[in-house]
Amino acid sequence: MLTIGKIARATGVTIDAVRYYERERLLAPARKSRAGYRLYGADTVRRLKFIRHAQQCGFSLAEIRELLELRTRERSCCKDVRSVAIAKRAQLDARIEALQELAQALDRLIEACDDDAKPLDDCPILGALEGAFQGESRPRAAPAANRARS
Amino acid sequence: MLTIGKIARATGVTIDAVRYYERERLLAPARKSRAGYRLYGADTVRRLKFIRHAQQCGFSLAEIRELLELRTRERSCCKDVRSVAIAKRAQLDARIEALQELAQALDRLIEACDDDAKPLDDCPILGALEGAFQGESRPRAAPAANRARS
DNA sequence: CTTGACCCTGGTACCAGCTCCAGGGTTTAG
DNA sequence: CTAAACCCTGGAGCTGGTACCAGGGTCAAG
Repeated sequence: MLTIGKIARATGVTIDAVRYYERERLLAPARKSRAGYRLYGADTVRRLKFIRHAQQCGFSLAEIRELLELRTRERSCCKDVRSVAIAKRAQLDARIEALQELAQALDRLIEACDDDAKPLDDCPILGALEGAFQGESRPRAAPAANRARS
Repeated sequence: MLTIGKIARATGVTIDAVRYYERERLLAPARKSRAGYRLYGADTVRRLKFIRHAQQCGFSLAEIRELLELRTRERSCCKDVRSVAIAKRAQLDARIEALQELAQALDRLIEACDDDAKPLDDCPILGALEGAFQGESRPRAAPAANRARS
């Protein structure tokens, strides 16, 4: 039986985070000692490691909760887990692609600015950022201004 | 002279965001009409477009403020701007690489789970997430538990 | 003159994922 | 016995970038 401090050190999660996970229903409410101290067993160590690893794999706490619930649901099988992972994988790909586009846009800007110490007025980077330039995608889907005139 | 609603529509930024940028010193305090209405000129339109484009390039508002300050500082030159862009580019690369590692880790998990509807107890994904697995990097740099015993 | 669109300020709420604090009680080492 | 180290609850604060609200003033059209 581990107290919260010990399980925290054992799993590399802070004490506050453990309590937070309990509040957020990623951990079942812990058994308590007479004094009200939380007591944990090996199962919670495993669960916390699961959470940590899944976070490192890019899952949000909400997604992790979903995985954990899948695990305790009778009727679900491995395939369900797999499909969650695949969906996450696709999300990740989209995110990577978006970042790569950003990187390319930045590259174009950097390239345009061959480093011969121009005055700022001629800086092609600032100029490009100022005017409408290559991308100009995402017109922000009908800004709707404010709550006014909706 | 544009009122805030007009400049918002002209630049694709919400009214609230324009006011927020003013508070956060990305825009100089606007000139006001007798009634206290903010009035903007073409320079602010350009500045807002700059902000929007820079955001699309992955710059945070703090970084954008830095760029804008560079621009109004006498002694700075194009090279300074360029080096900010290059630093951002490097950051972006690191982020992309990290995500690609995640994607690979997920791929390994998905691959391990060849979809023949195993019961959950045998699910290799859940198993891998639970135990110490391939990566196990980043032991979270001395967790320090809580403020206690520091 | 009235309606409705627009603007103001100052404040609160939201997202995630914690972190930290006050003000207590408990356990353990010396 | 005492002091340090640990634990509790409940709540606030943080990050970034807004969104939204109340309660008011202003402006233009009909």
